Amino acid sequence: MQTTRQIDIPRYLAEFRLDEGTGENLSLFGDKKRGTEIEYVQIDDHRIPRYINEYWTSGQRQASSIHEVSYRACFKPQVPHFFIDLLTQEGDTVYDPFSGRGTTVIEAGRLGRRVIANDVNPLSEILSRPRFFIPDLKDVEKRLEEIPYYSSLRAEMDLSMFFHPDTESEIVSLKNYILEKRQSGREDHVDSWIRMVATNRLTGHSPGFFSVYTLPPNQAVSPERQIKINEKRHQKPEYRDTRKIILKKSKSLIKNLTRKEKENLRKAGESALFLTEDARYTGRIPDGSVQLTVTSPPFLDVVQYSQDNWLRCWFNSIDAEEISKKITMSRTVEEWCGVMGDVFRELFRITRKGGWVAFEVGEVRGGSVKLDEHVVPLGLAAGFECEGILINLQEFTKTSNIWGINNNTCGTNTNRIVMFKKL
DNA sequence: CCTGTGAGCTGGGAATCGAG
DNA sequence: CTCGATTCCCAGCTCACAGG
Repeated sequence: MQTTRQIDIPRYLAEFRLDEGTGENLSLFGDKKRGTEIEYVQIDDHRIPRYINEYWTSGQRQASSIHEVSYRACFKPQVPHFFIDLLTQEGDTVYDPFSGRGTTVIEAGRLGRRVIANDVNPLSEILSRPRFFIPDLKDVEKRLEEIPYYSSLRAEMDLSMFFHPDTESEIVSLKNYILEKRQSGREDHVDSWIRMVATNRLTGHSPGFFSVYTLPPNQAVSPERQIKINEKRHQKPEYRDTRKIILKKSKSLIKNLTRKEKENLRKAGESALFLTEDARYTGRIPDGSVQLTVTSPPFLDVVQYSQDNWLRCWFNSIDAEEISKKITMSRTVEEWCGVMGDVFRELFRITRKGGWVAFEVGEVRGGSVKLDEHVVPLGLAAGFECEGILINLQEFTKTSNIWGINNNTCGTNTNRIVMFKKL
């Protein structure tokens, strides 16, 4: 494998060069001092360039406030932003087949693109869709006052390790209200917004959440674990005013959205397609309709998404067990490639001529599995051209010491994005 | 003995932002 | 500037066991 510097970069990737040019891309991404390094990987009879630099760092993580909902394993908004900006124009359609909390489509909508989102877990739409229709805070406040609260209500399972009884009754009242509105078809944007915010305020480790101190909201805590945490910290759940918390978070979510961005989001939301399908079979998406796909699939079987979201699923009356049966969890790389090969065939069908796929994978199993190299042949087999692999190298400042994990030893320490083009 | 598999186990703190 | 709230900060690790 040879390594060269600053040569032979395709024009459309020119912005990745950090020693030249100006504009938003350069100010937002990349380390100018580091410079872009290029190496070539031989995959079958293809010589694929890898562009290596620090395109986005922890210091650059600040993005639009509208993204700030917690969800396990989602990429920074700067990742889709970069590709949307570079490879699409206003009005183009941007798609994410593994949409999760909706980072790609929200960012695309904010930037005036049309969007299609898919995720097998219905929680994804619940968290994404409401953020296309930004409500007036006064309406949120008014609605919160109108929702009936019954102090005697309790969850059907024991949640006393997380919530004060009065908080729990508020949560269950809200859960019941939303379910009833939804089932009767009378749910509006304000209801959906409140549900989205509440889903994100269930547990966390600050007073801005409904629960007693748990772990941060992107980490699942089981009731049994929470009992131990409570013992260790000598804590018991205090009352939390759910209405106040929902209103406060609502305010913070929309705090730096401009009028234009709200308008863009609304327009994108109105024409948006939200699917809850297996990413291999998305027949409702027309042939050749997508200009750009930015996505990050599940990496093998490392994260148990439905289990991770057990409480959020409960709050939204979703059967987490049912979902977990539908989620494809590939244990081996071969099995994973089989599934993703089909996903790529579907992506090829829906991608417009001249359109792109930016397919992000991280390293798993201590870097022993280089998923990016496995992805290249899958895209090629589906009919795409592989235009290169972008590697975001980052000195992570990870702070999780839960298992004695040190920075840059475990977890995902690089973003590896494989770029495909449909000629 | 080596490798793959699946069940079971693990639980805080540093960095950053922004309100005051 | 200070201080408190908040943050896509672990896509994990270990070990027993089966089968080659």
